[in-house]
Amino acid sequence: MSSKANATIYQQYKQLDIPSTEKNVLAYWKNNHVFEKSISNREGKDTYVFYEGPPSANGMPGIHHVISRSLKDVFCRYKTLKGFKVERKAGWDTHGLPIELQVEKKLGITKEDIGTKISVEDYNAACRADVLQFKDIWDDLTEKIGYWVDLDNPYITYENEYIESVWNLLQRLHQKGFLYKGHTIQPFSPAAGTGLSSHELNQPGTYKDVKDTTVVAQFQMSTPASMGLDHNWGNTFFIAWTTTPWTLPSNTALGVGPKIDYSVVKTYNQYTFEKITVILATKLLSKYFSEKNSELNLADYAAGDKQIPFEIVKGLKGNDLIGLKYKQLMPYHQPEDGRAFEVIGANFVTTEDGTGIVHLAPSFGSDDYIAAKQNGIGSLTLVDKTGKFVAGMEEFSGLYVKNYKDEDESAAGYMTADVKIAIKLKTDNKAFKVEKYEHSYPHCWRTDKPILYYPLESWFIKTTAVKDRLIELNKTINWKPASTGEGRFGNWLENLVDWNLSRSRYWGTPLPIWRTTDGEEEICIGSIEQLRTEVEKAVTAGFMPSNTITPEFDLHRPFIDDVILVSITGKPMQRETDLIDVWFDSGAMPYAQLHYPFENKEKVEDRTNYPADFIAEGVDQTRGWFFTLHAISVMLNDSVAFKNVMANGLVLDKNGNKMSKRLGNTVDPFKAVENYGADVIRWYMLSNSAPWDNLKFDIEGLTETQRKFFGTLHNTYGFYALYANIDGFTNKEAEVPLAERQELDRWILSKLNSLILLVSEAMDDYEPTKATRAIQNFVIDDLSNWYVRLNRRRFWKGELSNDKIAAYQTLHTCLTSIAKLMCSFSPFYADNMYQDLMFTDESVHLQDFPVADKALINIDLEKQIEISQRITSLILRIRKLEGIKVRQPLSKAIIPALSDEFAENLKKVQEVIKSEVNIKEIEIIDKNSSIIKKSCKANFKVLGAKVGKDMKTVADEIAHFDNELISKLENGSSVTINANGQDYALTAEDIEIKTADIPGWQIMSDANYTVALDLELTEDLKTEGIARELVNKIQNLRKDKDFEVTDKIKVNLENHHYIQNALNSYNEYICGEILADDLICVDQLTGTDTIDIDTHILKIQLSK
RNA sequence: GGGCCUAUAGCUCAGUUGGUUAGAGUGUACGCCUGAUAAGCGUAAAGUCAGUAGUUCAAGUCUACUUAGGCCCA
Repeated sequence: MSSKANATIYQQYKQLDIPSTEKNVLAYWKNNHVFEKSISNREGKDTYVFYEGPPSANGMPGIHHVISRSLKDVFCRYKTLKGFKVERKAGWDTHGLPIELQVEKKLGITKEDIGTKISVEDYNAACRADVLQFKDIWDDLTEKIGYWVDLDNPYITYENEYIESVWNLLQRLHQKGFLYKGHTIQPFSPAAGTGLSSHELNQPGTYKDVKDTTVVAQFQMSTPASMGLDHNWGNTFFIAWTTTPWTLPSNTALGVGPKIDYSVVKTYNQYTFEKITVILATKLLSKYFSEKNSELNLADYAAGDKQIPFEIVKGLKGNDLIGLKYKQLMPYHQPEDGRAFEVIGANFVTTEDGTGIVHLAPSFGSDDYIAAKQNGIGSLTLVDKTGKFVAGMEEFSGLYVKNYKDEDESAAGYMTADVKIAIKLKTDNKAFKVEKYEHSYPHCWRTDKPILYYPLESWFIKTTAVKDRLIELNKTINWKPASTGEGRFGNWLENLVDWNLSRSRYWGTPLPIWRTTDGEEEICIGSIEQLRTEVEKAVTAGFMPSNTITPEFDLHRPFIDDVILVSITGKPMQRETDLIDVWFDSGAMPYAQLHYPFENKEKVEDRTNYPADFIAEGVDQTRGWFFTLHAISVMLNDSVAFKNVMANGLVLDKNGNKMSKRLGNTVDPFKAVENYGADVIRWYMLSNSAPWDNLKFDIEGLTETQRKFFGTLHNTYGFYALYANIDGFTNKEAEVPLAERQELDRWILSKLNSLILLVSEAMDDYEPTKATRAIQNFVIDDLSNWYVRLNRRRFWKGELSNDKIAAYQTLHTCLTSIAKLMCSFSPFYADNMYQDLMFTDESVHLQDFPVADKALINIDLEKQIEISQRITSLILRIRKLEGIKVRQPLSKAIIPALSDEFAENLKKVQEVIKSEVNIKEIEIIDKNSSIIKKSCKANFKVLGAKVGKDMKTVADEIAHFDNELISKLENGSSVTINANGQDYALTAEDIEIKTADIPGWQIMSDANYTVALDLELTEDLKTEGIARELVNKIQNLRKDKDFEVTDKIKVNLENHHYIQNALNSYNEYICGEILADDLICVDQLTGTDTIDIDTHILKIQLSK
């Protein structure tokens, strides 16, 4: 971008080329360090704290990154203009499973191979090398889309300093007692003796269809009488279905759906023939009791009958069952970690299959475990890690729950554990139904044996300890949209479980906990210095040969695993081998990006860089980054981590489908920027739909934005530049006082200031879409299509008069203000236009946001202009209907004024209307004139409260009111009407006057206004029309001949009777318009040019 | 299975505390304008407000259920 500081004329552009403008502006920003200045020039001002959610640079950025990054940028720029100091540090998320998987794929290895085919050291080195491979491409895109963020000093989660801060946080959590080792239910392969990740579980072929023995078991209610459920028909049982009968001895609770309907049924057990009363979901009755048996009499049943009678005796809600106790089904062991044998409410219970009552074995099901935890229910783990029942279970002890020992299943007498349990339950009158059932069940991908869900050791953060505080503080966060905070996030907090921190992986932040083998002693390390000191002790104790902890020591595995520490009692301590959840890495960024507390202590503790004022990420981060930020902050500082958060939606293709490489419907962000420009993309994305709604990305939409918004703006600027240059106007003149400016000047300035208010409010409310749409409407409708269009003449007619200066100044003010208003959204074009307009090299991004001058806002004036626009539109409609072109003057329009206020307003804008639609006179008819025939309708809003039910009758009546009645109301009297025997006294406020007909005239009406047009064409009018036609055609000819706008011309015209009168009467007017010195009529003309005046062909000659 | 979001013209979207002709832009058709001109303006046609039921004098708007799409969680 060449220097504009010394320009004396406005830069004029041949055409709009946003991509090349952007390249220039980008270079200008770089060379002049504009981003850095935008921060340094706010030194000492209040900070507006922004956090960058770290993306992972192990893949290419997509178009969806453009929207999320633009969104962040918009608010940071806006707040900068508003006077805040806004620092933005880039960040990179570098740990985690996706990176490991990518590396494994690249190296052609699996997790199995780590430690054998490839060392942990080499493996991690490969991860480190891979994880930032696309960083340069990301940086490039970030710059090209105008996202201002400090890319030179990013925080990177794998760096030692970052990890050290993370460790410090963990240590503080540990000190507060929030870190503990517990269990979580995970897929486990007894055959392989190892846990499986969900990724391993998703390998093809792991799920197989198997036929298992399933049992509907009977759990005997302890005290049916207490609930009035004692029906004197055997014992009362809850019945629950399971596809894993081997978990039944470990049952500790039953789950019901609180809202589900249940029935109590008297019947007989089909195996023991005993009387029983059972409870199950009403919806599933038909599954167990056939319709035809409902005819049978309970008393007629004989032991062994195939058809079993039943009788429904009662219905109740799941809620009524919650809290009831039952007798343990298979009482071998007792749980010690909570209550047991109780009915609890569980939202995962359905009536799709089973009985609507779910058997819960917390050790063998994740749902079960969580539900049990939330309800204080204990657990039984009666299967060991090799897959067999534990001791103390009578005949079942030592039995493998699945065939893990390759026993011959076809051998005589072979029975699975499930079958043996089913038989036992049948015998004991505890099985309601036993059957084979085919279902899909996961198997270990290595051993092909069924997996079990099993409690495995894991480190947890006790988030539930601060659950209430998390919920409370969440309510102080401004969520956009609010529903994400209340609904998605709020519900998640309501159902909070402890945060499982452990990951059994290689590439990630190691858990800094060392333990003695017996688990009696442990230490959580919180800094590299502390680690060094502890290692020193270990060296002394003889557990470590030397102190390896130097500043260069890599804190990752495998090196950290080699570190052995010494306990207080002198025992060796090994590191817990787990890594931590990568979400902890990113949730730690408010502190770790500053290397807190080792550096920048004050930034966090003085709250100058914490908590964030604003963060924004995809809605998929709700339970990810948004949660981890919130949780860590609340647990350690009892504070929110962010005050405002925007959860943006997805970018879909134009048909609303998800973008994916597979479907080939992705949009290349680089190509889009190259072809359309980041400004256009940013504007399109933000103005098209609210950020939290999904965006249907359509290239057509970019074209539209480019043409409509930027094209119009560019044209408006071009118009200004063209005439300002001709007149030598450079905005140095003294400002023309408002009072001396024309009505339209004051109007557009009023609109502009209203716009400034609106944009500020919308942005302060985090509503960028409202802001962009308002700016767009102003530029297109108000500024270009009304102000400039109606004022064109002022710019090109005559010398640089005071009025002309006023017009230039007004337009200049509008354009520079627009540059400031829009520069947060489309930073390139706005900056370029601003500098062009101001003859400056100082960026618009270093300016202050415009402050609305409320004194300039004139609502009455805005209303008046709106009237003129509406009336103009009506008159154009009549012209169109009657086929009279606008160039043909007409004598008169008649406009009834139904109120004095309207008459006043109309008078003020009649000149505008007259020139716009080419009529000579506007006649305003007073509301009391007898010429007008009025009609009215009910004012429903007002009448609703008054007449209620009789609205219909009253409204009909009002619709038939005549002039007399309406006038009566208008003059303050009341009119009484009767509806359905009820009298109502109506006043003026109860009706709305709808139309005003003028009998005998051609009229046109919209909702509020009526216009009649005098269509009579007098000779004078016709002549003037011809004169204007001549002007128009000659002007076109000038253009065709490429004459300059300022060229004076000579005109020779062949005599023609059709134009004779016009030439005589309007010679001066015509010459003035076409800048002709002479207009000479001759009898014969040999020239070649002709013009067509109302189908009359005339020969004409033009020369300079 | 649960939570949340979305559904209004061919397309992209507005639509206030419920109030009576449901609006813009775009596209289409027709026309106008012409010293902003590879622009600009106007008019018209185009709607089962996803569906069903309910509340109400009155529902695009409130309630319930359903359908479709999406996100997160299981």
